[in-house]
This record gives sequence, C-alpha cells and structure tokens, in this order.
Amino acid sequence: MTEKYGEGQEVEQDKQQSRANRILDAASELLQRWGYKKTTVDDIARQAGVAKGTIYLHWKNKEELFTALLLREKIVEAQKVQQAMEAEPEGVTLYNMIKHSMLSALRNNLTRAVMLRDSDMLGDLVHTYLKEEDFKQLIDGFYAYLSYLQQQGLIRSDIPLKTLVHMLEAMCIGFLMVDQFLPEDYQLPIEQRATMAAESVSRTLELRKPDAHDQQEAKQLFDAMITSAQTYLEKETKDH
Amino acid sequence: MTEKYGEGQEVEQDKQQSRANRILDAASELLQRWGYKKTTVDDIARQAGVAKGTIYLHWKNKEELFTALLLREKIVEAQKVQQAMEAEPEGVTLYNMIKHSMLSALRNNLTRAVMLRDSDMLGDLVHTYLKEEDFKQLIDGFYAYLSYLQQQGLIRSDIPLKTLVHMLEAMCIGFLMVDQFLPEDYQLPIEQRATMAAESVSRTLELRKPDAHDQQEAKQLFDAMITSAQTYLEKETKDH
DNA sequence: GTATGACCATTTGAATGATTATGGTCACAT
DNA sequence: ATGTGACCATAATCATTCAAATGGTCATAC
Repeated sequence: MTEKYGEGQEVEQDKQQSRANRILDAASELLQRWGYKKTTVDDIARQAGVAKGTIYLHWKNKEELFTALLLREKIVEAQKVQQAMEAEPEGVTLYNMIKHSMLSALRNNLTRAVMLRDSDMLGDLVHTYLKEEDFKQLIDGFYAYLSYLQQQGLIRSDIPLKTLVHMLEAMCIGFLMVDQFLPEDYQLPIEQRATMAAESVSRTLELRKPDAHDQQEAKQLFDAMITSAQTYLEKETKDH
Repeated sequence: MTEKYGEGQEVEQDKQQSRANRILDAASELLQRWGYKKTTVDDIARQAGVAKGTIYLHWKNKEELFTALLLREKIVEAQKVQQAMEAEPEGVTLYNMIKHSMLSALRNNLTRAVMLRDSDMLGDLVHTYLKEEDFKQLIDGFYAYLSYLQQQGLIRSDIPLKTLVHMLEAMCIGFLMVDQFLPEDYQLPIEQRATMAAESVSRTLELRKPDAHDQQEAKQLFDAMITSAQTYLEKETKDH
C-alpha cells in the first residue's frame, strides 16, 4: 500500500520533472531567439504546450525560471566538457580544459551569453542572476584549479595566482570576443579558435603536462564543482 | 617683399594650425566627458574660446572634426609607442611593441575607445569613421609586421599568418576588456596588465629575439605607418 | 490534488505634439 | 581677408496620453 503510494508519487515527480524540462526547453529556444525582455511567460507556456499557471507551479516568477534554465545549461555543458576531456588521449590537462570550455562557450549561445554578460540576450538577468553570484563562483573555480596546478608544479609559480587567473580570463574573453573585431577574411572556425585559445593559455602558463595522479585530482575538483551545482539546482527546483 | 609676404602666410598658417589644435583639445576633453552624441559644436566652440563659425573654417562638419581628432590622437600615441620602444634595452621587439601599444590603449581613453569600438563614447562614429576604414588598416598593419617577423624567422611559421593575427588581436582585446569581467580583488594595475599581455603574446608567438638589423627594419615599417597617417591628416586638414 | 485560462492590477511603449537643442550658414563687423 | 554669432531649418527631447501587453493570481473544471 505505502509502496504503491510511494511509487505513484515518484512517477508523479518524474512527470513534473520532465514537464519542467519541457518548459525550460521552450524558454531556452525563445530566449535565444528573442532575448529575455521580449520573451513573455505566455510565449513560453504556448511553446511548451502548458497553461501559464502551470509555469508558476514550478517557479516563483519569470526570473527564477530563467535562472533555473541557465543553471541547468551550465551543468549540462560542464558535464559535456568533462566527458570530452576524458575522451582525449592526454586527458584532463589545462590545455584540454580550455579547449573544451571554449568550444562549449563558442557553440552554446547561453553559456557564451553568460560568460560575456550579453545584456542583449539576458537583459536584466545580467544585473540580478549574474551579479557576483554566479560569476565570482566561476572565477573562484578557476582560482582553485590553478592553485592546485601550481602546487603540483604544473604551471608557473613565478607569478601570483591571482595574476594567473587574470591572464587566463583575459585570454578566454579575448578569444570569445575577437570575432567581433576582425574583418571577414581573418575569421576562423570555432574549433580552431578553441584550439588557438588553449594553445595560448598553455604556452603562457604551463610548465609540464600532468601525470595520471594529477589528472585524477583535477577530475575530482571538477566533479565536486558539478555536483555542488546539481544539488543547488535540485534544491532550487524542489521547494515551490 | 615676396619673402615677407611668404613669412606672413606661414605665421598665419601656424596660428591657424595651433587654433585647430586648441579646438581639437577642447573636443577631446568633451568627448571623453560626455561622449560624441552629447558633445555639441557650441560646447566645443565655447571650451576652445572661438566662435562656432570658426570651427567650420577648419572642418566641413562635426564628424570630420572628430575624425581629425582621432587621427591626431592615433599619430601622437604611435609616436609615443615608438619612442618608448626605442628607450627599452631590447629595442623594437614584438614584446615591447605589444607592451607599449597596450599601455597606450590602457592609458588613453580615445585610443582604447577606438580599439574596442566603444559606442558609448564614440556614438555613430563607430559606424562611419571606424567601419572598415580605420580598423582594417590597423589589422593590415599587424599583418604586415607579423609577415616580416615570420620571414625573419622571429615568430612561428607552423601557423598561417592570418591565424597569428587572429591570436594577437584576441589577446590584445582580451587584456583590454578583462577588467570588466573580473571582481575587484582580481584587478591589476595597467602597467602589469600591459606586461602580462606582452608576455602572453611573446610566449605564444615568438621564436627568438630580433637582432639589430631586424629591429632597424621593423622600425622602418613603423615609421612608414606613422608618416602615411601624418600626410593623410595634413591633407585632410589643409583643404577647407 | 492538479492544471487551466479568464481575469486583474501594472507596466509598457507607440503616438502625439509642444518645446528645446543642434548642426550648419551667412550677412556683417573687425 | 578673417572671424563672429544671430539666425534658420531640422532633429532630438520631453511630457502626456492611452490602448495593448504582461506578469502573476485564483476560482473553477477535471
């Protein structure tokens, strides 16, 4: 009896979960097409095939819906980056980390919009969701990772850690934005841009390649980051 | 008789020249404070201590005045970069070129605004003065310089020239913009930022340092660029 | 208990027009 | 000849209005 009831609840929760995802899918498409400001809750409801009220059963308001979307996207992309790195022969290196993070940002409009604070797409979210909250976290993630690499002697230690983060960030931002500043005949396909960015970072910061043990630790740092984001998202989605 | 008349003309021209410069000085200050859109010709005239009509004795319209200002600024800054490079012990190297160009862009609001296409400051100038006209020229300047360096075996030739330009531009843009994306405690003073940018470019692109002869050639390329800009500015200012 | 969509209080932004500001000219003063 | 600033046509700006649109709620249907 209680089992059946419990099962029912779980099925119910799965259904709600998948509906939430459908709504987020709709929101994602509309966000990329029209931007935050011009995407209405009505549009999202129609696109997702639910009534408007249903959306408010999942999130408190429009802003939290989109915040959930960006967080979901961040987790999915981080997982893809992780898998892509493990598929590489050299495994989890700074080079591969940058290459695949850059590929993720260059391919995924939402990820890139968040990284570059694109207010054309994200509108007021830039000042609410992104303000220090999410971005400081990303930077501190870099910091933690580089800190570990430095301790292991994998990257230069003749420069303060914060300076290294500054340089890493500068190069990433630069390779993400440079296409806006170059005439057509200097453009490159995104795969090559990601590779060039990774090579620049590697040549500038790296001393030697990590061994198997180093990689295992790096992977764990990365895992922890993803897991923490996941539990945060679940908590966020569950209540209300 | 004819001599005296000639002299008088020259003195007259000098006076006009210096007045033109006073007007440009006024325009420069107002442009940085209020931006192109909110700076009126009246304001400039008042600030420069001349009548509005006088301005139109020097330039055809508002846009050409500001175009002249940006060109003047570009020349002055290029000369400063040149001098600063020659004052360095290693002379005209890619490293020093980037370091001092970056310093120039980081210190000088106008130079930086042009490089980053800051429409907050430059308004519609971004689409007129800057559209391909000036910027393509700058990129092609980089191209010519890197081409020379590559021929001399000073920078890598395992990568196409255009790709090298792409990378150079990406790193410059990145180090110019990164401060907007970093929290306070990751910020660096501009001298250090310029140095880091130069080091990144150098580590990524350079093979060996240029000898005395290489530097002489590089200097000549640079000279030619400045001279061409100067004659262009003079031509621009003289007629009308 | 869950989902819906009609409904409502606000907000948005297009339309209007009155007013000011601005770029550019030119008759006149020096 | 040179420089000026009043002057003008036009453009930008602002206040006001008001209908349409929007975020969020809740009585109702299932």
